[in-house]
Amino acid sequence: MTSPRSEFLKAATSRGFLHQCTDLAGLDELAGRELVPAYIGFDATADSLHAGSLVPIMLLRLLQRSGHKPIVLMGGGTTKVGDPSGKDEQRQLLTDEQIAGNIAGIRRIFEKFLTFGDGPTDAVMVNNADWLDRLQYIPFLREYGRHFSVNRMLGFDSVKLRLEREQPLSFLEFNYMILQAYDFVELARRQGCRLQMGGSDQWGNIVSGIELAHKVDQTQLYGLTTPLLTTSSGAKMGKTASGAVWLNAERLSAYDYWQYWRNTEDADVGRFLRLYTDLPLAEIARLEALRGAEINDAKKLLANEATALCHGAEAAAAAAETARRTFEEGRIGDELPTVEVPRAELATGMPVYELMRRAGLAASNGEARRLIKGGGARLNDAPIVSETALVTAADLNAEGIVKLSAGKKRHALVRPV
RNA sequence: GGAGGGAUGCCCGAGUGGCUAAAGGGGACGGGCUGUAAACCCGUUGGCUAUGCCUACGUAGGUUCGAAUCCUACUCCCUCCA
Repeated sequence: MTSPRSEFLKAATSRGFLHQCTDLAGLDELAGRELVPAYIGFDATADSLHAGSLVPIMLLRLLQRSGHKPIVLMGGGTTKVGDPSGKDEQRQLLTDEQIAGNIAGIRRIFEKFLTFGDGPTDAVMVNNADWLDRLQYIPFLREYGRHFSVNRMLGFDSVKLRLEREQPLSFLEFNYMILQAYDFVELARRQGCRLQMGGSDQWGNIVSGIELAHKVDQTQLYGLTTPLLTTSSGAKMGKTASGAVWLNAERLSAYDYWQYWRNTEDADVGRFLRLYTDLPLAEIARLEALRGAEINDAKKLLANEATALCHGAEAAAAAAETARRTFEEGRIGDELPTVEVPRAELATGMPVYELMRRAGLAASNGEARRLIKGGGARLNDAPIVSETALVTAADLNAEGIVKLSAGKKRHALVRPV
């Protein structure tokens, strides 16, 4: 088809969100004509989302900015079943209380990215437990189950891959697809939802929902998927050394979040700016054309923008300032992780490895010692030579604190109390 | 129900009585080169109150001076047959 004309699809396409669409022309026509309520589903398996979910989140944001209505579907019901996509192992089952807590945590994240309310383009959050919990087995099977062909379901990647790898797939998980399909039907009925979006691994589930709605309600729904992102060197998005790149400050500080984006590979800067910031495309084109060390400016902007969206402009500025002082001036930034140590313990002298462990720079004393032995540990920017060196009150700097470093990027402050 | 195969460190995977905290690879971390990038090269990669001690090869016992390796039972997975 020719390039999209609706504002939403134009932006989604040019910013790199579009992977597949069930009917691009039809959806373009619809989005150009009327306000489209669209949803993305999120599992409630943790009390936060991580950077891997950021593409769908930003897509909902883009949808809202384009004048449509985002629906955030929390999988309070489906989380009890477990999505088999992309996993070899059955997910551990959560209790209702855990799920409710997780949904509350996730809502706080969405409130940063979307405007919620009662207006026509205000975002709403719904929970599929509201309808799934009440389903009656036999009536559901008779009304909806008869529309699903097991033969076809076996062919969907989520199921097929698991079977091909000879991994077990329980009947419970096998039902996930059916429930997600039914979600779409329910949202179409309840919210007038016309479009489901999601990662490319959701394609089969999305198509199932569209087909089901067509069969039971004769409605025309649309589906759209986003590409599965990896970094240019092939790593999965949203993972770092210390684990996932969480979107809430309790699990990952704004400073570490800022650093995650600051360390983007050169080759990814343009792509990430388009996906993870609201910057105009023209400016992004200019930024990604920067070469050599200059592209660091683009990375800082990416980090600032992405952090501001997730943690607020103030936190982003503080993180940027700490990074500037720490890396560009070799000084100490306020936002560096800090551990407090009783003065009494310092008075007698404490092994550096012990302090490094407490500061989170090493997972165990042994790891800290290896780090020292390998020449990667520094105390107040001076290399630590002895594995058993002690830190005492004499090591406090003018500001009364001690700076510990593991490698060039990971720093922590020790503050006596 | 029957016959066979398998379970090893974060992951994959070698190892069939001592030289094994356990090859190799991946990942991760550190060093070098740089630009807080990638690629590449080098090193490290169970824990501890640390020239020693403890824990570890699905689980529980046993044989042995000594077991990831042999024996017994159990659990789980896979393949084939019924």
